[in-house]
Amino acid sequence: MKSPAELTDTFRANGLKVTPQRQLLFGLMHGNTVHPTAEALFAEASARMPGISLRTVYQTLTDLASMGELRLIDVGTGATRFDPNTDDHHHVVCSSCGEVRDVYVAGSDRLKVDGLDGFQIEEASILFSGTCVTCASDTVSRASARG
Amino acid sequence: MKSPAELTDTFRANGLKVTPQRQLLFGLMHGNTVHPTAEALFAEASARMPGISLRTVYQTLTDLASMGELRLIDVGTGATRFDPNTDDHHHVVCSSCGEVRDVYVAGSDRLKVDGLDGFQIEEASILFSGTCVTCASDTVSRASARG
DNA sequence: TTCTCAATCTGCAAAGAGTGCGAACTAGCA
DNA sequence: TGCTAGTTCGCACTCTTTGCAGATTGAGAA
Ligand SMILES: [Mn+2]
Ligand SMILES: [Mn+2]
Ligand SMILES: [Zn+2]
Ligand SMILES: [Zn+2]
Repeated sequence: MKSPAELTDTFRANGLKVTPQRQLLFGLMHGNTVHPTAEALFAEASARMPGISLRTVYQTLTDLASMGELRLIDVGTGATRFDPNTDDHHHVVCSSCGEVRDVYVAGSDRLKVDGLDGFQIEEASILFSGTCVTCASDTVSRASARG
Repeated sequence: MKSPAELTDTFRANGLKVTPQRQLLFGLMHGNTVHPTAEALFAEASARMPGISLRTVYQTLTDLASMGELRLIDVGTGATRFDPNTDDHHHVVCSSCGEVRDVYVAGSDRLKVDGLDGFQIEEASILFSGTCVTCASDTVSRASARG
């Protein structure tokens, strides 16, 4: 995703207005690596700008996505995650707490794939799922406490 | 997924009853390769057994899934897909019509993956998306019609 | 600076996909 | 044939996201 300053120019250049709400969200998303949900961003945004609406958060986020500045990610935890990292990358999600992290995969060009005949492929995404360090140690703690 | 006859035994052996609703769903899912949604199955089931409830379809499907007989798949089209194919396989979804097909991938063990440190991985799924033959030719047809 | 109006924001209703609950029903065993 | 634990069904409700419309405002024009 471009920087807030660059986005400001891009928006104006496209006849879109640069509102305080948008600027706030530009800032909250820039460099954000946690893959937040709309609700999570709404909570952060509300802290800095009481009164901002969840509707506007969704609006701005989907606008940025359709401009190619954000990626919408579905890791199967219910709500869509928003990602300012537009590199070619994949994800890993903790099935316990829902944490999402970036995963870079090399060598996927050498995979032997069977079943794509007839399809004109646009993209391939790999989703890893498992338990993050925090949740793994929590489990250990509870086990110790019990036994 | 086991055959309807085998499932009947398995269910009884586990103290679960074999109802007409369950038998119908065993039959509808056995060998089913379309990755249907609960609503789609409900429609098929209703045709054969008027009065069956969507609630029961969901119930039976999730029961089968927790017994490991069915896989729940999220291809990002909104509703969960149900898959009786428990082989280790992946999927491709048509971004236009939502059709889902099986994809077998070999060589994934040789991928170079970076970013999984700390995670205890339980599974990795690859989702391809693109345009299926039907939707591709539809697009061509419309283009021709226009000029 | 003030004017003007398209673009934006907000609140609320509503849609899509499931899930929790409890009353009525029934498969399977004695 | 009866009993009862397991099921089914309908309905209310949650969660996530979108549609709508009236009130508000950014930013170029004058
Ligand atoms: Mn990412
Ligand atoms: Mn499949
Ligand atoms: Zn975790
Ligand atoms: Zn298609």
